[in-house]
Amino acid sequence: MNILIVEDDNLIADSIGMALEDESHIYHITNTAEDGLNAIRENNYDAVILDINLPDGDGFQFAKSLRQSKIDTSVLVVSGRASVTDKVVALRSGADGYLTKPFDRQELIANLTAIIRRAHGHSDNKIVTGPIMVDLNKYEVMVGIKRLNLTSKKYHILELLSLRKGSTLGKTHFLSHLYGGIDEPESKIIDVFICKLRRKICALTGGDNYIHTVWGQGYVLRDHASG
Amino acid sequence: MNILIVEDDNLIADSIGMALEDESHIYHITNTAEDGLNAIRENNYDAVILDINLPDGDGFQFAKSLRQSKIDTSVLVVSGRASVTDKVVALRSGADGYLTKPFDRQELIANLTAIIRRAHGHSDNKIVTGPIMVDLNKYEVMVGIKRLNLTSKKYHILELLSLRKGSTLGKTHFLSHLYGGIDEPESKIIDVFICKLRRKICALTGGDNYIHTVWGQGYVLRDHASG
DNA sequence: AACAATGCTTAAGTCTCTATTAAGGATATT
DNA sequence: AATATCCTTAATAGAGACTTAAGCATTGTT
Repeated sequence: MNILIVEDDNLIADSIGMALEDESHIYHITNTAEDGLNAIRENNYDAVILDINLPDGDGFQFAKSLRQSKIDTSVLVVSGRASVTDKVVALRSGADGYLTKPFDRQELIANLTAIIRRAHGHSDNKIVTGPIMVDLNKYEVMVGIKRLNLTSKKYHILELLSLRKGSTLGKTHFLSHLYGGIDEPESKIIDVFICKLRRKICALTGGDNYIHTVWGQGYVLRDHASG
Repeated sequence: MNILIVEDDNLIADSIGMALEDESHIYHITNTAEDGLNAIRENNYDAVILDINLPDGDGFQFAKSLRQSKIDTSVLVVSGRASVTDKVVALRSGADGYLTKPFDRQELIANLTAIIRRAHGHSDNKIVTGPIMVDLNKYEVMVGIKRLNLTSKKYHILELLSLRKGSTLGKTHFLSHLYGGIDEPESKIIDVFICKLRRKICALTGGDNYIHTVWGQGYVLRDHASG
């Protein structure tokens, strides 16, 4: 991990740095808020350890500035002030955690790890096939940069194709996954949906079709368009 | 928001509950770890407030069990123990925050809000979607430069949509987060609220609607209006 | 080449889900 | 206690999706 320490007391900064080094993290130190903000804009940090008392402004303002600039790097505030209001203001300013000095090395690391873990906790579940991207969490499909609005059944058909991209899926396979045996319509319904799906996708790809027909077998989704 | 309190001391549990109620959150209380785990498996909680001392095992094990079950509900540990090792062990067990008793109401809420916000991938307490800005601290909504006065239920619906902007949320999702299973009304109520929300927002945007309907699925908040 | 089987497309009917309004009930406020 | 505000239910109209069916096109077989 790459950590930024914004702290004007070099003694404390170094001691934090050593704790980070023990966990084999990389770190930089800046002594002022201004230098800190510049450093963040120029580097990819996983988290910022931020002191509240800085020579050129307080840490609250620092956190607010970060968020207003749409930078969502995790922020762990460390401060000698133990008052409730300080903690509340820090969290409300966009900080992710608050630690009172003096703190233990272990405590610092544990807090830092927890914060970074949460920030990375958004595991996207996306399947990309050619220009088609299916987001399994959002139930959303993108073709290139444009979103494809699909109805329930059409989406699920494309989802099934994506999940097993490269494999040929028969119509009865779609039927059983879409209806589960209750009030199952005729298998021709799949033709109709595939037809409409292709048309919608082609409208955004400029005519390229990625849903291939395997005669007598079913359909396949492939990375390349049919010629 | 729908919060679970796992705490064997009912006096403390109730006092936490009252603090949550003031912020118009919904909550449940369980007195044991086992009940807590079962409750989480059966309901959709936004966060768990977890005591360390439980009659049937400690909170550390509780958090570990959650994570091992691939449940990523946010966990805020509250404990009378102020020792460093407790904090470290809690965070390492998968907790997202640690609060030492006695704590201030404000402190609890600020921590809870920060944790929930991060769990949804947001760094700032202000979530902007098109001209709509939801302030998680103030429970306030701005549309452009004007303030939108919303009732509790309507605000929470917009808050949920904002936290998960871009994702389609089903009506049952809203229900579980708004009512938590107690005296839950019919799902049609969501239609009515969405209708009224749209009207209020449209009145300030000049007719632009940012709450989109996904037929058969639910509703989505997007950065651009429907055309 | 003719035929059969499978796939594609379109259009129309049916059904389900949503939007909106209004009215009654609950809750909080004055 | 009266009033106002909010929440909830119910009813209806309307929009949109699903399904069926029919005709045409394509592929494979004799």
